Amino acid sequence: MIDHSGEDAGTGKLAGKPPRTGDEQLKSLVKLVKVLECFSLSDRALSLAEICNRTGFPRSTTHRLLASLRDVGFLEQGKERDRYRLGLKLFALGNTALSSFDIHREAAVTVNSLRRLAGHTVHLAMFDGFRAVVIRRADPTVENTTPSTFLENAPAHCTSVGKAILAWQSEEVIDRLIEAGLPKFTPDTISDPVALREELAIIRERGYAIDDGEHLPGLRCIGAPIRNFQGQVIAGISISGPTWQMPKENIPDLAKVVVYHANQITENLANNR
Amino acid sequence: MIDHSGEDAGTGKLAGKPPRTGDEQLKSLVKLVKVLECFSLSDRALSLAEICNRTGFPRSTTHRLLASLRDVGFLEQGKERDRYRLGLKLFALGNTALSSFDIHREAAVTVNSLRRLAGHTVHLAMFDGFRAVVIRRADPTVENTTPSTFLENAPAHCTSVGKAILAWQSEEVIDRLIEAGLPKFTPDTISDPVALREELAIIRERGYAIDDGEHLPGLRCIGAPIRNFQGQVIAGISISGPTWQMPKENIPDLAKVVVYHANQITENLANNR
DNA sequence: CCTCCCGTTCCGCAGATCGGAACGTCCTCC
DNA sequence: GGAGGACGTTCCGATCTGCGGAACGGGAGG
Repeated sequence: MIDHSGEDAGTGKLAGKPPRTGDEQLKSLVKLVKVLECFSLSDRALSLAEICNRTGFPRSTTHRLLASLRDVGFLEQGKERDRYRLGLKLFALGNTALSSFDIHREAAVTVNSLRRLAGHTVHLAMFDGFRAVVIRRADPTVENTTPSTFLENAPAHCTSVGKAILAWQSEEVIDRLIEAGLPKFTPDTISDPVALREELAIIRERGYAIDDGEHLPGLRCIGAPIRNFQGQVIAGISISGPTWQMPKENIPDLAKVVVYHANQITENLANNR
Repeated sequence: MIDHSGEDAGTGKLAGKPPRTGDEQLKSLVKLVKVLECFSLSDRALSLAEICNRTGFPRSTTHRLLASLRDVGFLEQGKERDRYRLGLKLFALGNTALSSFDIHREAAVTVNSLRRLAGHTVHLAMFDGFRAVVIRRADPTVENTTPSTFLENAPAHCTSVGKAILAWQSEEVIDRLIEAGLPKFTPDTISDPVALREELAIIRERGYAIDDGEHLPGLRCIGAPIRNFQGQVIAGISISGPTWQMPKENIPDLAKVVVYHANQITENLANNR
């Protein structure tokens, strides 16, 4: 049988609505993820009601989802009737995930080399379609290693790694990101779609991205793209420091160093696969 | 307080058969987690068939689970017909989880202080019921920071943090862990349940745990327990180094330092909540 | 004491999820 | 070069899971 039965051909037919999407299948998983995504650095502990509000799910449904997530260790709950937090198992899995990224290993040496050569904080980040997720970081001084140890994921439109990655993404990806909104973090954040596209064009031409206080005032960063073995830009590396430690006239030279190291990682990735 | 109404009493009412478990509810989530848990540091990329074998799920079911996990970003797939790996979103969530643990923040200073004072590598780990999940690490030298940067989760029965935590868990937890098996990593690994229970008794008496090459030959560690604000041991901290850098006669003195720092973290946790 | 809000539990219906079976493809082995 | 096998993918109907409205219980506040 085979079926051409349904096919969507363009005729548009009956087909009431068979979500031809191909998108996702497990409805419940989508809900679960939506629940997990309510949590963030600023919302570390949420109550049932709060999660209901954010997800729009009915109370009993949410309660069941939460209970299930708790039972598998994805969430934790203080006491009986206490708010929920992300659980340890999630961290453990995330960590295994991290270690399974080739780039995390291949970039180790290069990241340190860049830190030493540039004398600034180094960030290595991957792109998840919307944000730049930092997967490695090196600070210029030892003591500096802990201040904000846990890695963060930064918006793509206002950081140097983010823009460096974004500049080489497909139109489709860029559109989707723009539609999701370009929140303003500082007066200098590029929140206009047109301006952002122009900026990305400049970055493509220039080969690297600059963030001049667009995410955090007074912080200047230089970022360059990293490609996987198929040539797609999937990550970026950057150096960042206070504006006064990174004068404008140094940028071209520093950028050369950053780009060089980014390319080195790209090559590592190509050679080892 | 609250009701003794039903509780377990022994009356045992009707209770026909409805799996009163209270365990988990979302069957699909349990399956999903089982799939995710197929991955580990050594199995970083798995094919559909491999996952079928490990989980025992039929092929079509597994395929659907994998596709769904991929669609939400919990898994990634190289090309079309390539093996699966844990995805970036999992890492991002795990990271948010990490940052939401009070202990991760409260222990930051103490961990560094211990590193400086003891001159050895420091591990801070939490307990997930079976393993000690390392959530923070500090190395004595700068350059040392990268060798095995990503944090690991270690078996509880053969590491100093693990044993330090395990010693103060309920019989129930210990039983469960023993039943899960005590794999032997080195000739010195304690894999006999009776011997392990004796060791734990010694640890309780002594106040700290020693791992003398039980996980990795030639590696010696000293670990002490950390309690949450309710007094439960939920984490541990340890120092570790090559046997020759940590002679037996130094152990008592070093242990005092470790225990002191562990207690300091315990107090931090109590004070800030 | 009454009220409101929140978390929890219950239960019957509906539709999501399951998995056997068939299909296509890429191997390897003969 | 053809047969056979291993693997991934798709389909579809029966079944059982997960849904969510409604009711319950308890705690805070008035």
